[in-house]
Amino acid sequence: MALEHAILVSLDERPGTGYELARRFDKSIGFFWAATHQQIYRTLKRMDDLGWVTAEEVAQDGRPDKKVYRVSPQGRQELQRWLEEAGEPATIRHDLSVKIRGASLGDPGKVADEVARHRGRHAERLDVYRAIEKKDFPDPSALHGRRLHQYLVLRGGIKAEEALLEWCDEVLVAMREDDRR
Amino acid sequence: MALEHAILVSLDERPGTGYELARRFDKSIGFFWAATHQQIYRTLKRMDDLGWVTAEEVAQDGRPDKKVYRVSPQGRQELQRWLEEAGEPATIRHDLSVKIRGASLGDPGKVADEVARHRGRHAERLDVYRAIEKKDFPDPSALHGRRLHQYLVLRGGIKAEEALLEWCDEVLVAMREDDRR
DNA sequence: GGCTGCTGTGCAACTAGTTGCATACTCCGA
DNA sequence: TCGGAGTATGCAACTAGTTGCACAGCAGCC
Repeated sequence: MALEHAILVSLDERPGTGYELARRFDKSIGFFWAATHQQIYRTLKRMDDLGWVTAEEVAQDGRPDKKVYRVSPQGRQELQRWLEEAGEPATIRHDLSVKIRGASLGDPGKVADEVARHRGRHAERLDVYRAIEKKDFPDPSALHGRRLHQYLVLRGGIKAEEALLEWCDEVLVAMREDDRR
Repeated sequence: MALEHAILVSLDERPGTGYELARRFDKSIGFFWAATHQQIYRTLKRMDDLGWVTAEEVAQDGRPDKKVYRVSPQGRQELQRWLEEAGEPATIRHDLSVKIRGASLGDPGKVADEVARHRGRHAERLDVYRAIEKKDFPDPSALHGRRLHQYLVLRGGIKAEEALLEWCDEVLVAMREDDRR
């Protein structure tokens, strides 16, 4: 149930509308927790019912009316409860690994092409992360509190993408060589 | 829809019962594609309806009767189609990253404890993978085809766990120091 | 006026994952 | 005989993710 908590974290930093949240989940938060606008609205409704957020109708000029959500004291409480709750790493379901595992049941060369495509995507994403790191965190040793935490999450993304890149390279080399025998 | 394909890969290697598959998904395949027995039976039923597998009732001595599933020619075809289909890396939903991102809204020390717990789990898993690597693949350069593919999937697991360990260490060091100021 | 794009809010249908529950057969040990 | 464990097969209810669809307000442009 971490979407609720991801929403609480985001709203606590900055109150906003469902639409804004969807935008945030398309970008920054979306790097480590993805969510669609349909999901977000559904979840906001449930959170409102639970009293974790408050909703305020706001009329706008030149734009449609909007509903601004804020974290309630109860929501803050729930977030703190969750932060202290012991969790476990999630189980893995990795498409590409299934394809590599079954490559000999099809054309291994085609699977290698797929690995190369994924590698391209991961390389792109790593570039994005590194650009953000450089632009937003030029001096990591000067970071504290929330900014430090932000940086550390980004570091996780970078490390994950680096590992995937290395793996893809290892797979490509091995499969190309195997294909040559 | 990769559970169907993971099941096809597994059954193609070795026909088996729903129960056996559940055992395999608890162990070997489960490292890169997890599935419960409820899910597996539900999915097998659907695959049977689609004609991707055939089911043969087998009476046993000293055990209950069982239903052995095999990949059908259609199933083989579907698997090959899927192997050639272009896919994309899955979107990420990483609990621990949300917790780290929101650590300052609770007790960062408690979140650091959570990171340490996760680190422990990842270290355990890395040990398991390394033991398998050593025992099952003592000479990787001698591997071909299916065995090579198996090894490469394992390598992916190892690299992922290594990256997560390094990241957890980086997070723990940074948060402990931040906590000291 | 109509279309497009941006802002803004949803409902609906379906699938996949999770958890609980259940039944049956067989063997073995207390 | 009964209970527990292992083998074997499911159904059910609920939640979370995915995709499609829809409507509304407003501004700008052809």
